[in-house]
Amino acid sequence: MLPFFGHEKVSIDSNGRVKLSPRFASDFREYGNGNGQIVLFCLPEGGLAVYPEEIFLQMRRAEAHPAERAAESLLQRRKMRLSGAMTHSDSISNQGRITIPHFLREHTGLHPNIQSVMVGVEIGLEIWTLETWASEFGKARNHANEKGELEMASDLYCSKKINKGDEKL
Amino acid sequence: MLPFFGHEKVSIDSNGRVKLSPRFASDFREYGNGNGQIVLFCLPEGGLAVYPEEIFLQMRRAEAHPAERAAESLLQRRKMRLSGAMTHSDSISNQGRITIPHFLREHTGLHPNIQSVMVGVEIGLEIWTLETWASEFGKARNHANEKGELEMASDLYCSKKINKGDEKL
DNA sequence: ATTTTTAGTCCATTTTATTCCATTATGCTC
DNA sequence: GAGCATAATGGAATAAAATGGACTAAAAAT
Repeated sequence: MLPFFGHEKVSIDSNGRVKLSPRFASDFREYGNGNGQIVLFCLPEGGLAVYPEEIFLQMRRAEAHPAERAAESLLQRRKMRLSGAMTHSDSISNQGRITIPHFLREHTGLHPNIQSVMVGVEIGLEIWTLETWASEFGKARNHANEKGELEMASDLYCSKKINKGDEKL
Repeated sequence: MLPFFGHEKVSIDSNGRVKLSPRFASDFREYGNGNGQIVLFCLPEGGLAVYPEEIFLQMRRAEAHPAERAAESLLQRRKMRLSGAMTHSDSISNQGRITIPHFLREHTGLHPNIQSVMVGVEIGLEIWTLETWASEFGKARNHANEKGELEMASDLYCSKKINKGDEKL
């Protein structure tokens, strides 16, 4: 079974918690020592990312000597400020629930009693409100379509080039 | 659990003290021998940095041979003057509170009875007034967003460039 | 149709936040 | 130098909120 694929509607309960589907819950259990350690963070695009802690650490492994670099670099401080401010470390509850902390509700629109969608993204999950998901999905698809058209066009130009080259001979 | 992540609103009491959330308090306890030794200093951007003493020492360690260099360098003397003047060593009280010294209130705007925000920055905390945080966060996020848009545009531009190159042939 | 799984709601317990008060320290005036 | 006044620190208590768990209803699968 491929982990973290598919998407499904979920609702956020009155306490700001979401329940994972059995499928996604077991995907998380396969990481780490099965303790369900996860990391939540707000994506710049407006969704909420939910990754196994192991995956998150892989993503950030590049950063060496953060303290020394922060001392002398504004860029480094701002990077850490953004990722620090928008990230939350947590674990999945015994009942398979995730509590979305307040500060992440603000920026993602994932408030209590909101309908939302849980999307598998191969290395973890993303949670979006129905509206932001529609918008983001549209953008991603448009970009892919545009690039596809460019590829098709490029394929024709290549053939034309060959013909032109032949003409000159 | 990853330390020093997330952010939350805090208020400064009438005596100029802030209370740490249990999460952040325990993050500090994990450093040193659990004595809660911290270092406060004013960031160039206007926030108040709160780091475990250990982390602060790492940051300063980057400066090699300070005595020798101070003897012959005005630049070095001024650097040390700035960081010396803007830094305060303290510890976390039994109730998890930090008193902000007067000279740091001036430069950060963190006066008694002010609403502020406590931000985890991976190696420690930062405290900002709501206004300065909104401004600083905006700058950091705009930079990141702009970079993201450039990446998307660049992805299309590469395809276009190939086509244009073909046209000229 | 029955049984098992899942989602949602509600309640109890624990944790956390805020406010207020008491004690101690510091500084100023007489 | 003594006493008073003001500020600071530490601590406790009360109120609010969040967490975890259980129960019920509904849906799905056998």
